[in-house]
Amino acid sequence: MNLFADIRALVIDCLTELTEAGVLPSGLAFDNIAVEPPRDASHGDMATNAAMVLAKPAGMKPRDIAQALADKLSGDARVATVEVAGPGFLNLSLDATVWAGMVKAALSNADFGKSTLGAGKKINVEYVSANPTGPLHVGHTRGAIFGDALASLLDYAGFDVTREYYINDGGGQVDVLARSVYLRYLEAHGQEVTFEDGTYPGDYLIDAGEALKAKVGDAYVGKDEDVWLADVRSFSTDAMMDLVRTDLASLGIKMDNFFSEKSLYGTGRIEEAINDLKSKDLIYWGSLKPPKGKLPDDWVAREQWLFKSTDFGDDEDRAVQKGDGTWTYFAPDIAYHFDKVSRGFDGLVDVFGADHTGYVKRMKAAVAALSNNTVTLDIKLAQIVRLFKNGEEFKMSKRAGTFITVQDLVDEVGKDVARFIMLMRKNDTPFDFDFDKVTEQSKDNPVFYVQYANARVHSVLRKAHEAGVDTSDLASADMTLAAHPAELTLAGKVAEWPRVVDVAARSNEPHRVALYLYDLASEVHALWNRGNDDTSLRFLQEDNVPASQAKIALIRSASVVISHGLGILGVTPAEEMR
RNA sequence: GCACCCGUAGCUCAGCUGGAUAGAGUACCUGACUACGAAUCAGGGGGUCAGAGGUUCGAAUCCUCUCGGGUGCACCA
Repeated sequence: MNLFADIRALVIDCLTELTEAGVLPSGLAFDNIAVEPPRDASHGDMATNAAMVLAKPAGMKPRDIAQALADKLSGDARVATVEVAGPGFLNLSLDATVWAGMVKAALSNADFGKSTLGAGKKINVEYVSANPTGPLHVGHTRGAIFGDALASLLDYAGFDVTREYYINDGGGQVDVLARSVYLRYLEAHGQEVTFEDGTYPGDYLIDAGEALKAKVGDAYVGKDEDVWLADVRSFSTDAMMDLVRTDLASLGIKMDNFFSEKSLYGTGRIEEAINDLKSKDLIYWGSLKPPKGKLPDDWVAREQWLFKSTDFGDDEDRAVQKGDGTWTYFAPDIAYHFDKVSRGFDGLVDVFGADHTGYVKRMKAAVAALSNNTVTLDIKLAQIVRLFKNGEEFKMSKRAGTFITVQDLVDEVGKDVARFIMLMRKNDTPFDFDFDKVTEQSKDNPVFYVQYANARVHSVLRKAHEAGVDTSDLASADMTLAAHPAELTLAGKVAEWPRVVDVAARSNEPHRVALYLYDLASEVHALWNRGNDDTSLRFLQEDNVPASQAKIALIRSASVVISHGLGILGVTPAEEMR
């Protein structure tokens, strides 16, 4: 169904025939041959670099190869014309029936664009994984939205995807959370409290304090920490995870699995993972060199258990156990990824915040070691989003209480806008998010641009219905009645969809889908406006039902693709904009 | 000091993993609503792709170095 892949296969077939005929020397590698949409429309529908790639290894002039290939290619029914251009490009234009076939495929096949790339392979996408110490704030949204769209994309590309959230409930900060909730609990009992020792003063814990009171009454009032800490900790993390789940839901995110870090402790699972590495001779007792540059004041040389991550491309070996004998944070991370590997995933994706850049190498090293290089781990970094309000950068601070929550964001701009804007950009480029512009709900919103294109198509469908034009079987329309160059341009854009899915999924880059949808919408709008000047390009042709059906089939195929694409991005494909 | 990410139009960002004359949006200028929805379209100006070398038929893209910005750098999660 991917036209570009089909034509590439055709090119390879022709080259193989040329090799068999002795025109080309045998043993040439065809891997680097590409068939792509040309940048310039005057260069036809597709271009291939085959002749230039093969010229050197074949010891021939590129244009000679190009000519021989051109002669072969022109024998195929799908190929209308072939031109040798520039240094040896082959520019192909395809027969109009090819485009008609793609339009019909989009209309009649609900799986148009779905790929077999994944072949049912199991992929685990871990994202968000924010500490369960409060509601999600805007800093989390980019990774959350990115990870979710990536998961959908991979699913669309034929992978068996699991969406997963790693709950960091094993470390010291959940103790801080528990103490903070305890203070709110005392407050609920009428006591004056002050938030010291780094405890969280945010209002969002008031409810948790009240809830704790409702649950245990005054049982913990005036008691020592060892009496209540464990219980309050689990009570608090549960409460925070409820908030997180609500926040995720408001962004349209539903996880398949929540994995608790705490579940790794005291169950032998960390030991199991570390022993696996030990058995591979990758854990040793030693000491690390002091960090270069400015030395921390309290640095002391120390012997500890180290993971030989330098064997897998890391810069330093990494400690798995602290000086006091307890595990470092890295140890449960290893165990967690060991668990993922054990669950039989063929590939893992971790979506990290930009502040975790430093852990990429060691995590990859760990997965490579644990899986004997059989499982790939791709780590995508969600870069910083700088917020602008009233023309000035808006700095968030938990302490000053000036942080914008996911809930604030969704209330202001809505889920669809938040998602689309974030997904327009590549995940690893920092970008500026102007709150005011997006809040205007007007021009500066690419989301509306895409949705509007879809709405316009549905408007035509409604008009067609009023005019008595049967649109129930558009796939059978006679597409020769919609073969104006401007119309074929749109058909060509629709035909690119499967390729976009393929490329985006291969590189784990859902933003390509968003950008493509914008382009596709642009073509829809352009063709629409052409109808203002040239009535023969209007979708509803008076007293000509077959022509109307063909033209409607064309734009309907575009809207079908828009729906699929927005579905992947988690954005609602509105049918009306009123 | 080391590692990773980044540097493309005034601004915000793409650039299909090495392809042809580097593109959108925004802003500025000009034009198109008696109209299938103008939240739209058509056109114009705007660039040393941070800089310098290198690899080759061909570089914004790959390699090296320099400059500039971000993030992270024993024991914290």
